[in-house]
Amino acid sequence: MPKPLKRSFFERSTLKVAPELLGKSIVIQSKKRKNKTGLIVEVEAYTNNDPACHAARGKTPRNEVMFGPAGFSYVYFIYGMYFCLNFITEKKDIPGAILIRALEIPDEDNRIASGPGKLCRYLKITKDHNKLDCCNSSSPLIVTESRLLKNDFSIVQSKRIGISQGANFPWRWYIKDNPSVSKP
DNA sequence: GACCGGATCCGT
DNA sequence: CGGATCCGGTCT
Repeated sequence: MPKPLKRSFFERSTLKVAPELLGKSIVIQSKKRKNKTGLIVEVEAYTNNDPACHAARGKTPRNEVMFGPAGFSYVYFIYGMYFCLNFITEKKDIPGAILIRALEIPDEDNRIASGPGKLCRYLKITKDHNKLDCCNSSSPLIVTESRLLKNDFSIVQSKRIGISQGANFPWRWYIKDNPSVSKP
């Protein structure tokens, strides 16, 4: 059984945690089916006092989990057909989240999870995966260390994609030259 | 109760 | 570059 990253990993500054998620593994655990894994190759940070953050205007039913403890999932529905997956950072009551933008999937086409909507489609992540405690080893959704990618990659930092407010913050990180990044 | 735009993706 | 497709947030 894979060992999830500890809450203390997530319970830090969003801007520190985000690039450190690169190279980690997302694992979808199921008793009935074989586990599915994907390597995180692209992320974006959304922080407190960030106009692009869903929590920018305070707590609502949708973003409530962002005000809770770190290490939980935040999954939301967008454009009438896609879901996006985030992990919550920072201490309780301080909103912060990291959008997972692309995964490299072992033994699959490079582009099968090369975007936030595509990776949820591939992993069948829906609103049912919202508010899961990903630090609990029995959670259907966890993040683990990975042996597949070690430290032999370089990280590129750039502006975030697809937003208008806060568009100038350079809070997107991805693995250089990785073929599964959303916009290569 | 209505309106509107969105942390996207795909085909043209 | 436009269309798909629908929910949450905001205003009335």
